[in-house]
Amino acid sequence: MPTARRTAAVTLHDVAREAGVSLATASRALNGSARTVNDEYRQRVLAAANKLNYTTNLSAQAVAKGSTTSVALLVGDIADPYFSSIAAGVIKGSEDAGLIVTMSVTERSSQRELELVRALRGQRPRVIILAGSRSSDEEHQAELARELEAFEANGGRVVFVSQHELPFDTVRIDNYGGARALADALVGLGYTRFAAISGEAALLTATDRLAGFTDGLAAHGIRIPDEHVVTGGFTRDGGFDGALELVDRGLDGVELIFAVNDVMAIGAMSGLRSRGIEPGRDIAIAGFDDIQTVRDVTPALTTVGIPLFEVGESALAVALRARDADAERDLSVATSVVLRASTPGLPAS
Amino acid sequence: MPTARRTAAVTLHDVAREAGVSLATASRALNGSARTVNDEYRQRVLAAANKLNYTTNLSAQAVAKGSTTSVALLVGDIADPYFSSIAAGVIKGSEDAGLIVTMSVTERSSQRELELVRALRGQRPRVIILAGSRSSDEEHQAELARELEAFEANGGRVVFVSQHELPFDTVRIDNYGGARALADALVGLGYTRFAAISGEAALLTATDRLAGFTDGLAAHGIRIPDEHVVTGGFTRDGGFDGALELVDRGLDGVELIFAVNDVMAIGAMSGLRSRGIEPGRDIAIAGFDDIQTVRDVTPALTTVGIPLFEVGESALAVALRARDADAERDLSVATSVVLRASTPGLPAS
DNA sequence: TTGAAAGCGTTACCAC
DNA sequence: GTGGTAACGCTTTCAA
Repeated sequence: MPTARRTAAVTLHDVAREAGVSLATASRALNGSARTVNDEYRQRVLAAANKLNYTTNLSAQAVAKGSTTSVALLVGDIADPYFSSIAAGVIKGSEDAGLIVTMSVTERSSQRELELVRALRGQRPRVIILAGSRSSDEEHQAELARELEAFEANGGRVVFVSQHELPFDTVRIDNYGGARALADALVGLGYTRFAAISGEAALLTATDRLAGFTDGLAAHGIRIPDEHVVTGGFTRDGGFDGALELVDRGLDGVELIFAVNDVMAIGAMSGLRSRGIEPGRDIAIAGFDDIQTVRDVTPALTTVGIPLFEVGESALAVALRARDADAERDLSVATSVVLRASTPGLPAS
Repeated sequence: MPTARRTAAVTLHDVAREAGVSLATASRALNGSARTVNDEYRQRVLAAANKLNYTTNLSAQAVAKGSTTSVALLVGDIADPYFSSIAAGVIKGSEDAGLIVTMSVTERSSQRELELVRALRGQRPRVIILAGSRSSDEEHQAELARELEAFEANGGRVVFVSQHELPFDTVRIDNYGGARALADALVGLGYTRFAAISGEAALLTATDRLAGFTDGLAAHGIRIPDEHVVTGGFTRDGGFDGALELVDRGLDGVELIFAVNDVMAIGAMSGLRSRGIEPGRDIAIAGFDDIQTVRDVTPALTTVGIPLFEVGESALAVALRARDADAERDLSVATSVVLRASTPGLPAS
């Protein structure tokens, strides 16, 4: 049973005393870099630390060294597979580098994002990674940039995932190109009449994908009529509602619905079904991201793959690499079209 | 463009000087609790802090106060919706309480879990929340308990999610009861011949659920033959493979497959399909957890619902409540059977 | 209410 | 190599 009495945590001081060496030596033996300490002493210190169940006080260490071992990660919504996959990559990379990751969620609000970055600076993390920011909100962008610049000026590193409007390192996801390639492949399958479910206009990810898709179609002389483009939340429910709205507006002739991300596409499939329209048979559907579950929905979803886990790992790698003046600030990860049963080939007409 | 020159971070000292007050006053104005500082001074300090873009160095504050504002969360796999939903709850609760959450993943290894707890102690978090531990591995359990007790002895709080073998506060999920209720409901639907896909024997969550299920059936005089119980990883692929193995062993007569969690159940559905068996039509299937996506797979999955987000919030609430000697250490969250299309009612025979 | 100064647990510089 | 000791940035007595 855990002791009720609260004992003081054992400090390096205690360890040093126990081992019969100086504070300095104990410090060197436990955390000091090079082997500058006599092996016998080292052993004694290690033994004492172990005996006393000592653990370095990271805060104190941070104050003394002037730097921490933490990475701050900002995501829009951790329960969204897009973000949790990226987070998994960031965490993996961090643990390999001996870093601790702290995580906050912006709830996709740039207001909240700004507040969090401000608060996070107090943590003095080595790195701040912003995933799924990409708001085009002018006012907050400027404030955010100021905050982030101050952070970098003090030696911190900033990495964005996906966005490209602020002058910081970014792991860029080729949303435009991926969507464009998807459009191309779909036309190749014989589709000619499309509808789309997009996200709020302020979300760059959504607008880039939609732009890529429409441009891809345009290259084949195809246009999506305005009334066949709806906008909704970047979530499953957003997709569900978007599909309903599309149905209400009239889907006459539409052969395929493109949702700007998989979660929305999956929601859209359920939305269509709720109206008696069977995805993959009555209408084709495609998404973006290639999250795990798209393989298990019926029909399996056509989408654009992004190596999400690697994106997370790369973000950390970028942050940790030498801060080279003329290093390329952007790292691009490739996307790839994955055709599945939700977009069966159309018979040549 | 971010400055290349690295400037020293602004300290409380700078703020005090700028405001023309003492260090102590600046500290009190910025972080001190009660209003013990003259309003004019307070304003001046606030203005100075704002002007200099100051943020409190949390590490230094932690050293001085002897306590941090962080919560350490351990999960098995952040990309798993079960954990990410709980994490979302923990994060929400923490942010409301002004706490920062740091997150680590154990990869479902109790070895790794132990290492992480050791490392985490250095952080001196206010709280350590262990979600999805529940290993019955004797050796690690003892070591883990020792580590956690030391942590509590120094004033930290420990909360487990779901487990119940160690003497710490826990938000208990009624895995046994939920599975039992599920079995009951299924029998009520007319099912009599079952198979199950479980997790490794060391995973208490898996064994509890299986036990509840079999006991629930037993109450109706039904037994699952040993050859119809397979074991696999606690993941989508584990479910997929489990289904294949079941098929290979011979599914003759089996009407319903129970997978001990939704992710596995969804994998199992795909596994069955890959063998030409249509879930919901040729065979029924049920899972556990009621994660978001079970609504969107076809057929929608019958499962046992757990308020995952609330579980996360509760875990934090439990950790933050007064450390009352005779407070009930366990908080139980209810589960609820949710019948969906994957288990259609059977015609009375 | 305010300021001086003594910590908090580490690290790092500087002699020895 | 090793030990003393001044930082690190903050909070919190303790007097004034």
